[in-house]
Amino acid sequence: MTGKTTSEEIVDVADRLFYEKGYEHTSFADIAAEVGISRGNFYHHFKTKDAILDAVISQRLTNTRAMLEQWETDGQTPEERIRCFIRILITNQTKIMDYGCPVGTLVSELAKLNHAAQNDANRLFTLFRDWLAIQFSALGREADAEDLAMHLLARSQGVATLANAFHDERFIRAEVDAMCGWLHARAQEAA
Amino acid sequence: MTGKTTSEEIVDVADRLFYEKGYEHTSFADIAAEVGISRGNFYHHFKTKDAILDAVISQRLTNTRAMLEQWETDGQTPEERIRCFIRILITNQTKIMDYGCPVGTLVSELAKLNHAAQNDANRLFTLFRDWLAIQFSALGREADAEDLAMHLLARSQGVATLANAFHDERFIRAEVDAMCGWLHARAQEAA
DNA sequence: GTCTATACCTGGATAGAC
DNA sequence: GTCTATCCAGGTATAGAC
Repeated sequence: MTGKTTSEEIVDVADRLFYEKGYEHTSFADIAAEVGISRGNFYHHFKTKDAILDAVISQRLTNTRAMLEQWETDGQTPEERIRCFIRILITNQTKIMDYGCPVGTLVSELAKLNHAAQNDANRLFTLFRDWLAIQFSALGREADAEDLAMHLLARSQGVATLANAFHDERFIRAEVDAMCGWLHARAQEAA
Repeated sequence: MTGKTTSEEIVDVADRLFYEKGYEHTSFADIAAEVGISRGNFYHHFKTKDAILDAVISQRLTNTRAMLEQWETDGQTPEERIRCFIRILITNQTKIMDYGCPVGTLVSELAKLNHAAQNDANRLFTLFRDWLAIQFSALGREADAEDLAMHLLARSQGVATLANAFHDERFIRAEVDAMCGWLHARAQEAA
C-alpha cells in the first residue's frame, strides 16, 4: 500500500459503497469520508455522481473480464470452467448474504431510477452470459448454448436474491450442488 | 368511482410508485401529486414515510394472502396450484420486464438501506415459501417440501431479475415451461 | 491537488389558517 | 380534512484561497 492515485481510491470506495448501500443511497460525503478527502476535492476528480458510476461500471467490466480469463486457465474442461462460475456463490457467500449479487442489485436499482447508465450496467450481465454460452458450446451444446447460459445465470441470480433475504448458508450450498448436478447432466447429454 | 378513502388512495399510489421507482426514489411530492392532494394534507394521513411503507407492506401481505387463497380454489391438484404460482411470471410479464419482481426488488432495496421494515417485507417471501411448501407436501413430497419451495422461489426470482434486465419475453416463456416440466417430474417421483 | 466556504435544491416534516 | 407557508437536514455542485 499504496501506489493508487486518489481517483483510483475514489472508484474503489464508490464501487464498494454502491454495492453495500446502493447507488442512490451513497452520498459524496460517504465516499469522501472513507477516502479521507474533502468533499470539495472530490469534484477535482469527478464532476458528477454519474461520472463516478460510469467509472465504477467500467472498472467492474475490466475486473470481470480478468476473472473470466482466470477461469479459462483454472478450469481444464468447459464443465470445470462453468463450475467456477457456479461457485462464486460460495466464494462470495458472506457478501451475497449481506448485500445480494453486485450485478443484479445494481441493474435492478438503475432500472427503477430509469438511469442513463442502465445499458452499461447490463453489459456486466451479457459478459457472463456470453462467456457461459461459449463454454456450453465447447461442451458440445452449440444448439442451445445461449439458453443454457441464461438459465444458469437466472438460477444464480435467484439464489443470490433469496440468500440475501433469508441469510441461509445451507440453502446456498444445496442450490450450488443442484446447479453442478444439472450442469453435469447437460454435459452427459452432449457426450 | 370511488368509495376509497384518501388514506387508501395514498397507499395504492405509494404501492405502485414504490414498485415502479423504488422506495427511496419516491418522494412525498410524487405520491401527493398523483393522489391529487397537497403535501401538507399528506401528513394528516401518515406521519412519516416509514408509516406509508408499513401500510404498503401490510396491504401487499393482505393481497398476497387473498391471491394464494384464490389459487387454492383455482387449482384442482397441488401441481395445478403450484403452476398458478409459476404462471404469475407470464401474467405479470409486462410489469416484470419493466420493474422486476415487486417482492424481490423491495426486499433487496430495504436490505441495502438497512431499513427497519426489512423483516416485514421478508414476510412476503415467507408467505409464498410456506404456501408452496404446503403444496409440495400435498404432492407427496413431505420430506423435502421446503427445499423444493425455496428452489422454485429462487428460480422465479432469477427469471424476474433477468427479464427486467434483458426484456426478453421468449426467455420468460422458456423458463416457465422448464419450471412446469421440473414440477411435473417432482410430482411423478412422488407418485 | 487539496482545502474551506458557500450556493442551491430537494425532500421530509411541522404549524396554523380555513 | 384540506390548504399554504415554512423550517431544517442533507445532498450536489461551485468558487476561490492555499
